[in-house]
Amino acid sequence: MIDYGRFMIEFRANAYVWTQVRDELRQRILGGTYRPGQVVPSETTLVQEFGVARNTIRKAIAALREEGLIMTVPHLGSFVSERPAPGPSDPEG
Amino acid sequence: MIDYGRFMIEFRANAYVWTQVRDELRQRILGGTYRPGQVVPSETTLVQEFGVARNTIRKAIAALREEGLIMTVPHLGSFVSERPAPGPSDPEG
DNA sequence: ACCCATTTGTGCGTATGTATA
DNA sequence: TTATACATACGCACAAATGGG
Repeated sequence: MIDYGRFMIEFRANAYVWTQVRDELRQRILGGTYRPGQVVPSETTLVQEFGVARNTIRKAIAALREEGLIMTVPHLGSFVSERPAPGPSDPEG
Repeated sequence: MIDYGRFMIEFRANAYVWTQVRDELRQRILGGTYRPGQVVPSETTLVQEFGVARNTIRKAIAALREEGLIMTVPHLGSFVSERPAPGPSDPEG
């Protein structure tokens, strides 16, 4: 899923790590892996799972928050919105 | 460079705050300031003493724990391991 | 049983430094 | 110069467990 190796970055110039994380998390939300009302795994957990920096995770989370897919409560976590709007077809910042 | 056997102390290697805290605490353990079985000062105490963030203290503690120098018991504290106790003078006990 | 302070565990928010493309 | 990414660092807040009254 994550290809942060220099090579893949070269081949897919627009496939930034944070967008890949964002897309994967979006898939999990829309696919039901993360259900409405439930908490999204913590930043630390996602850092360990994806093997990327915390800032990268935070950037992906922020994007999903702006999409309305999740809501972040400080010191508690990010929660899947009850009626998640379908994600945009990859605006790509 | 000083070789303590299984513990390699590296001076000048890094200037990071957390490594400096780690090195200082390691010195206190190996030097007998913190003796085996005794509890290491709490994170809050170390925060006040070193004047750094708690996360930084925790990072140093975690490093020493991975080295086997200390063992952490949740809600109680971190305790100096029995094994690595080459106290130079063994004062009063 | 209760309260309360202590302590570690956890988590988010923010800022900075470094490296790379 | 800018954007991406990682690591470090500080701050703050809350949870959970321990232990002493």
